Amino acid sequence: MAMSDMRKKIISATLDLIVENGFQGATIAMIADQARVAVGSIYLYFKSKDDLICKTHAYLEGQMLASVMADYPEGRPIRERFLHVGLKLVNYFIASPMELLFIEQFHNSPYGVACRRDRIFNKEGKDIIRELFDEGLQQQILKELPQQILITLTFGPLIGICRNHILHYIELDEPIITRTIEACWDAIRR
Amino acid sequence: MAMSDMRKKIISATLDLIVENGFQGATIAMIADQARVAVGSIYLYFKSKDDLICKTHAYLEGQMLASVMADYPEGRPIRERFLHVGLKLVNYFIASPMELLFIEQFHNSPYGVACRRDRIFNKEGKDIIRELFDEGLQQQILKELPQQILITLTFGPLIGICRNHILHYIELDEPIITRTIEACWDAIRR
Amino acid sequence: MAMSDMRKKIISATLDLIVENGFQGATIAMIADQARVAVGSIYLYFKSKDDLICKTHAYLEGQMLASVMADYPEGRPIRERFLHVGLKLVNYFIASPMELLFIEQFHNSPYGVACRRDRIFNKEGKDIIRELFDEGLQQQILKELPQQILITLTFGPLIGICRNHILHYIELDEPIITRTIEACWDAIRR
Amino acid sequence: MAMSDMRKKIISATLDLIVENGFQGATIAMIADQARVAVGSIYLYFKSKDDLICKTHAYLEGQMLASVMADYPEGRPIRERFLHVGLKLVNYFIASPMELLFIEQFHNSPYGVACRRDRIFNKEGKDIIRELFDEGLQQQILKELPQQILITLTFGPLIGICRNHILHYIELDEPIITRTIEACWDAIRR
DNA sequence: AATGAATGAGACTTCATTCAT
DNA sequence: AATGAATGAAGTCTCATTCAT
Repeated sequence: MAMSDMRKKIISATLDLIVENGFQGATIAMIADQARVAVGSIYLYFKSKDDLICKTHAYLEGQMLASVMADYPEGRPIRERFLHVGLKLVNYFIASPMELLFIEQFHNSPYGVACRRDRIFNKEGKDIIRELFDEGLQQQILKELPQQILITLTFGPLIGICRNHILHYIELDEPIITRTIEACWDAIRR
Repeated sequence: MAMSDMRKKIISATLDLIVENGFQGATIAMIADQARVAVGSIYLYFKSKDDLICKTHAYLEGQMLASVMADYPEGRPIRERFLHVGLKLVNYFIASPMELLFIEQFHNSPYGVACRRDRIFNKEGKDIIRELFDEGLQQQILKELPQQILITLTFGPLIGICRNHILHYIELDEPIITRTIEACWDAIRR
Repeated sequence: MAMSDMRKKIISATLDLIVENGFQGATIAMIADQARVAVGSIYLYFKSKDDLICKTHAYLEGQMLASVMADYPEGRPIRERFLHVGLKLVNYFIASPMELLFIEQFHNSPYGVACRRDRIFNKEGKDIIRELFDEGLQQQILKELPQQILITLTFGPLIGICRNHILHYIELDEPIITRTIEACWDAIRR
Repeated sequence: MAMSDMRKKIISATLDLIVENGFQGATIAMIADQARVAVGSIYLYFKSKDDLICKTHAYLEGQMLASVMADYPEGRPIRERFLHVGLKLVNYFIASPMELLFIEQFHNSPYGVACRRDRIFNKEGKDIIRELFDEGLQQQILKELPQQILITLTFGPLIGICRNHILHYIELDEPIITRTIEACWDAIRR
């Protein structure tokens, strides 16, 4: 788990530069430079530039999932649990704008093809989100739509407003966030 | 407006190859090859590769908007107009999967930075969508949320399900599409 | 057959520089420079540096075989035919020292592994040399040794003296060459 | 003279890997790995990769000469002494195929330029071979050809058949070896 | 003496762009 | 207007060498 200092420096530089310049625009030389590491050293930790990008993505997604899943209110009503996850997600991405931009760019590029999934949320043994929606469907609290669509109807817009906030198309604040998450709930609740 | 045959061939090849290989993976040589045009000819119509990509994007977005806005039921109730646009949008992208993938990839890349906006829908002098939401807000039919957020809550998921359909994560059909659009309406209606 | 001017310039530069610096020492940049051609142009004619080296070798061997096989005295006694080929070979390599050094270096390197053979002489449908030795064996003019060994006993030393001459270890002249070829004949004749 | 264990391990690994991969293909990392030694340790014993290769060559040639010169039948007739050396040489290289391939590759590469000589046999204070041929020339047993050519006519083919045997182009056995060495004698005897 | 992580110069190769035809 | 051979800057990756431990 403990990642070497070098790996961290390289991944961090990769994140910054790819968000700013894209996958092709961020060259290995630039990344090495920003990480204050020799070009060759990058290849001690990553097999290739592609590998570096995929590993960076995996790392970021791991961080994000861990953050979102913390303090999950197990046992509470479905709506409450949903609102909790939504809020955590939005707060995480607002606090980590680079991470959001990287992940989105990754999933919409050929790099993301191999591991592309419903944006986020669907690996991890437990997969709390899917359980949540399953339960909601069984209890007839949610609309009868495929799980995948329920996810798209909720987390899609939440990520969307984060991006718009990050790109300064809108300015989010607490009440707007809350009301938007509730609007997402309205979209899927019966 | 009438675009020369050559331009069209080049743009079409660009669309195909960039969707399949990404911006860097699609080379000018490949595009020329697929368009059955000489490499040099591309530079008669486009200043550079970047220009080609941006022009391709502009062209595709124009096509899409024209298609979505056709038969707009001016004068009908807000909900009906909203459902109409949503359905048109989904039908267009399901029929034009490449176009969707290109536009999404474009907006999530540094190419899209210059002209990035709330995904789509916000230029065009008239901008029917904004008018629609404005009206809904005035008549207190819609939730009091910034227009930008209303757009994100509705068109975001609609594009999302199209992509999931195109990538075979889900299988859309008429009733599911209709119900999903209605769910989007539920998200924003008061 | 007619080889483009560019190909010829590149192959010629490759020959010179590899003889002088070895396979690794001769860089593509150096070759392009010496050929007065852009680096990228080399890749229009050769798939890779390896391809360039192999094609250069094939070209040189073709030249050499053509030269050696010219004026072959078909129908004359075996000894005469043998002496003819030997003399042609020695004369060719003395006149083309680079070619000899390249071919030798090639055959003794991993590059030559794929197409390595008894140094030279064994492709080409007809293969006059093998016929010559076959005939000599049948007529009991030659020692009963495997053909391969007969070749090694004769052409090996001939190439050897050429190399020694080229490297200035010895100084060949007409009579010495003739007597050496006759010595080779003595090695294999019964 | 006693070579440290480390030196021996490194030289042995160098031999193996260069025969298999060539001078450029065998990297210091690979050599260190195969020798079960740290990369840095190699530089304690050899100034550079070039130095390592040259020292390896010198070591191998020393081994070979020692082996060939053992039991030299001083005082016996020239022909007998010649046959003795030829047989020793062939037997040594058949038993040490890697050594042969390394030495040949070395002499045909720019590495061998600095210390290149008539293949082998010409340093060593006494130089038994040269004495042998000198004597043969004086006694008019051998053809009147430069010593260098006599060497090329004899040891050239002998090394040649060893290589062909090692590369499986021919299969040598005792009688064929003997007859080939005798054929070499025929080449040079008057 | 021995190690191996770190270095960075330099190699091969690609590809957007040009220009003579 | 159309072509595509030629260009060379710039990118990725390798690997001989160093040096702190």
